[in-house]
Amino acid sequence: MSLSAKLDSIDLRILDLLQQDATLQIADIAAQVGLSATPCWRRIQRLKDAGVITRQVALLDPQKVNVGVTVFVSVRTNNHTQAWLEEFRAAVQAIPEVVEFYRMSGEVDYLLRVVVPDIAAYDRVYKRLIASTPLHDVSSSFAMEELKLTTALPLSYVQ
Amino acid sequence: MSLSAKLDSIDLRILDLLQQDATLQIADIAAQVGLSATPCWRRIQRLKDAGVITRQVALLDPQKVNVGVTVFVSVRTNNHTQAWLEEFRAAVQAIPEVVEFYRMSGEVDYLLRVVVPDIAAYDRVYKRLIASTPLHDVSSSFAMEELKLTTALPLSYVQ
DNA sequence: AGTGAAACGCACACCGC
DNA sequence: GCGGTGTGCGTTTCACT
Repeated sequence: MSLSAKLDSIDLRILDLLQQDATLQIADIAAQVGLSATPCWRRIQRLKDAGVITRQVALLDPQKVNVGVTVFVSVRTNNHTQAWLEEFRAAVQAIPEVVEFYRMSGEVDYLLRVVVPDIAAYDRVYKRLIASTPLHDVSSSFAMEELKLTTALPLSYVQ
Repeated sequence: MSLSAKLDSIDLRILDLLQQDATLQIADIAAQVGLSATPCWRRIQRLKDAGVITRQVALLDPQKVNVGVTVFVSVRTNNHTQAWLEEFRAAVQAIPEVVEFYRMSGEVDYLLRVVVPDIAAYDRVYKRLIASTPLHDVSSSFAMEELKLTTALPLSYVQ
């Protein structure tokens, strides 16, 4: 967890590969970036220790686990107190159907991405939401089609 | 890639673990779900073959790769033709800063999540967006705080 | 910082239940 | 279907450049 050292272009290529597929063998990665296994392994360790690579996870097919419907929920409040936020935050974070949750600038105060099997299930999440804390306005938009969804961050801005 | 067989509660516990940490050793997972290594390994293989587990990726710290700013972009079009959609889709999918991209119901036609280092960088993405295809209306909302962001899907709806 | 080889440990196959 | 034992292979270490 040392302070982030600078990343060179080989580090970026390694990160790019691991963002796409973390099951790649070190020897394969090494070959693709023009290194042998040992220095490649050391670089990956360094990236983990520095906290650049935070975790390694399995991604599931939403359809196969029956959460093929994505809903974006815009929330406005008229209670802008610390206590209210803490209560709302805790309640929302505990809802597993909420996979993203942001405090926003502008018109909307909070934006949530919720995944559910169908509209009926969304309605139950909605009721759980409005039961948690007093909300001034809640507006739901359904995603009709998922055109892009990636965990890979762009690497062009790395210092 | 066989047709998805039913998943029992042990499969769900395995998926739950792998969604959190795909570096877990099979022996550890097996112990946690009350199995020995071999049947646990076979279940994981089955889940991969069935397409329930789609991939295994490394997640990076957005701050560490200098994309700490998240922007949601709402797009409206007045050109609802197939040709326009194809052009827009291809243009947006090619922008690496766009990490999510949905066609929506309701007021907004498309919703994008964009990650960038700062507002100036967002402006360049914005200009690239409006240069790609004619858009009727584009509205940007900045995330002030990321309260929850997970790749782990809820497993309570699995048939 | 990189290379090559050696040692270790785990994923994976085979077999029996 | 589950469990145990083994073996090959990939990861990780070490000695050296």
